[in-house]
Amino acid sequence: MASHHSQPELKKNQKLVFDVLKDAANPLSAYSILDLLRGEGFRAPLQVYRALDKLVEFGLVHKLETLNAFVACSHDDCALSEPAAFMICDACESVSELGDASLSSHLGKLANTENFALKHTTVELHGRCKNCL
Amino acid sequence: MASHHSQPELKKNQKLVFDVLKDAANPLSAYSILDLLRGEGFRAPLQVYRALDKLVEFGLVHKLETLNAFVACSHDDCALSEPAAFMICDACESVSELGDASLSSHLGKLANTENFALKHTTVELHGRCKNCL
DNA sequence: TCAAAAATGTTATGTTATTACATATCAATT
DNA sequence: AATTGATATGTAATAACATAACATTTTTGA
Repeated sequence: MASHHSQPELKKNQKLVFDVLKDAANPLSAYSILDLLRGEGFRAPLQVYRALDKLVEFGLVHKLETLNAFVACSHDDCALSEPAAFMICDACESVSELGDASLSSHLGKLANTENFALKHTTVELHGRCKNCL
Repeated sequence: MASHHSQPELKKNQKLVFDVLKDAANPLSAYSILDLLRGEGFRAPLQVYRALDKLVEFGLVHKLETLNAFVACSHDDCALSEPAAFMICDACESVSELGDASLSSHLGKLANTENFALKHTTVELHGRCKNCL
């Protein structure tokens, strides 16, 4: 039976990767995920990268470009409105995902000004979180 | 003799790498730079990465995190005020560097709101430039 | 000149990601 | 149930990006 939600049911490997990311306190690299899933039969990086590609496409997982690592989406569903920004603590590696509409709008206007057809935005803020000052 | 400018004189390898980036139409990967400088005696990636580290520190070069590539700063000097954003055309790979003060200010406020001590921002916008629509 | 610091050279290795190709699973139709 | 086509998975090899460790040279400044 098909889900009544907007997301398709996850396949076996997608589910395994997603669950690892959901349980993680911090972002994980693809190779960390691979190691965590060796017990489930994972043998090769591609098994992880293929699952990640789909999860990112579904908006369930985001890639942090400045860390080469991945996090589960902290919202119910980011498929429609991509997150505005990530704040990444360089001390504890915690990440918070921000959905700031006015930032998104600002970036959209900036692109319009330059006649740039905006497809995707990457905003990553590094520093110290309130617990690590 | 020391320079009267805020930047130190560039060392031999730094100058070679910087000049390659200045002349490039598009961002270059470290390994592309290495290949372009083999004729000047470069043999190993570290020669490039070490020069890039310094050039980035001086604000003369920026790393594009979403491309794993580097560009020469399009301003005279970004050492003091880091660039607000990069617009990257996925078709022609052209990059334009934007110094949008209100964006920087917006990001600063966002961090303040969360009691986050902001150190560095990465903003990269992907899409199609006006010439590639 | 001398010592400390910075820059460079070189080899090896570590880390991240993709190509290429084979096989399996699933869903829709005949 | 068999056929087909699309999607997902398995596996090996390799490409692409980046750093560790150590030796040597150059630069800087006391």
